[in-house]
Amino acid sequence: MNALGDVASIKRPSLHSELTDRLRDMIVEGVLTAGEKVPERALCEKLGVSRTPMREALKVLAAEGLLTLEPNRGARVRAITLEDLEEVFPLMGALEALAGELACANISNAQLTELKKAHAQMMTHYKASDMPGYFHHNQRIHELIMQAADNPTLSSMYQSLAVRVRQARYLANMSAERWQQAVEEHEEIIDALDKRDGQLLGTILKRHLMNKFATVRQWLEAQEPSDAG
Amino acid sequence: MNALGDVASIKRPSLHSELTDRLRDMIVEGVLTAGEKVPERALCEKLGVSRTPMREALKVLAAEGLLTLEPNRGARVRAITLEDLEEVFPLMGALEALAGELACANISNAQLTELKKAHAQMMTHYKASDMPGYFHHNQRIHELIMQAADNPTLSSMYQSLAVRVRQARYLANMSAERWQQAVEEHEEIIDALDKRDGQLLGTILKRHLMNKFATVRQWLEAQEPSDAG
DNA sequence: AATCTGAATTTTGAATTCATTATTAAGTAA
DNA sequence: TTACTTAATAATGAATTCAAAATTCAGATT
Repeated sequence: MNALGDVASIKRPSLHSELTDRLRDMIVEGVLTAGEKVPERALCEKLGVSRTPMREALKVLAAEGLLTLEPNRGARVRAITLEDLEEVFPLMGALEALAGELACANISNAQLTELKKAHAQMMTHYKASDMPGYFHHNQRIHELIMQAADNPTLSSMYQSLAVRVRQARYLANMSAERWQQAVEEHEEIIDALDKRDGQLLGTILKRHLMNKFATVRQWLEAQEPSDAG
Repeated sequence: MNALGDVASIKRPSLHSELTDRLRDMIVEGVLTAGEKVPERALCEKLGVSRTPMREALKVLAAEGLLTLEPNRGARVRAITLEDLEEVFPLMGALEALAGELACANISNAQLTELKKAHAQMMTHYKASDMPGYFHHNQRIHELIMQAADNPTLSSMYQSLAVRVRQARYLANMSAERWQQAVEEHEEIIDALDKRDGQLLGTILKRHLMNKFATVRQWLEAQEPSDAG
């Protein structure tokens, strides 16, 4: 027995897991743009690692759906298409609805208080027409709901979907009307949580997301005008 | 332009992807049992590959949640606990419900016919008290619904969850009463599909799965009697 | 000039090698 | 005998090396 207390062990995440996170960020942030080929060696040099951990990371990201691997032809950043969004949004809706139900069943008063605080802060940014600030607290609210749902598997699945559409979500600017609608939906969300009405919250969250989808869809259709030949 | 028609290109899947599938099967089939350490080198020798592709496969399976990686301590087959099931089943329920809704919206007459055929075959095995045969067609029905939903992302997410609980699902034997109940639920499923009532089908599928969960839970609780200290 | 062929280069796939960390075993002291 | 220390062994993490496939580029032919 030594004299040290319960000291936190030195966490040294393996190189490949750090790389995975790093690359995921690079994709989400658009450093690696959609459709672009990922040159292994160049990336390795830039990040100062060898190809072994790099390739491990690429495999994982491909499994997550962020990359596609073409045998003997390397990795490519998966471009988000309208079809992808049509697959992903209903799924996210189902997961958010479930999160809402579980959150209502499990949420503590402290967590609810925190949620209300985040909501109030978000409203401040809304009134100041500060879109980035609004987005930040918006995201935090949804994270808190997911946290209250207390289901790590659900959370990580949701996260992996969210990553895939994040770019599109941020790039698609909301109209004033849409923004107001979103805010109203958020007030409904808080109300439902207050009442611990899981069914209701689930329905609202699903609708909330589908409205977001409509916005993103419009934006995407404007971006890539009809590939139909 | 050459004289050859649209010949299918020779597909040569990379070693690591074959390995990933192979290892996944080994875990599902119980060749690698839960909680067991995965000795890299021994596995490599047994399968005749080097450590590089093996490690890539392990990373992917860890990302899927089938393995846990302990830094510098290798991989371990993730043991299914009651807590895991309590996380996974509601999730699967939400995904199946969504699949049901989408299937009702998209299913073709041909697909519906095939589903009814599978249902009839399943019933034959039920009446013959042939549990493996029943299971086989049961699984096929759920696959056909997922297929009719026509959402690859949903399908692959569902699959990765199903893999994690497959062992438990098969090992947990149904009582005669539970079996009869399951069969009745399946008739409701076909009815709902026939009516293209997505809401109803979603509800039934969710309930169906939660009943399955109750069976599995009983079995698991019998297996690992109270770890509470 | 344009297209096709084939060699040179580059890039990816996989095995091997080296370094570091964990585990085991042996030896010593209490 | 038991517990602790330290050396030996084995396993994992990561870089390097080798092999195979794809791409590029130069030259030849029409």
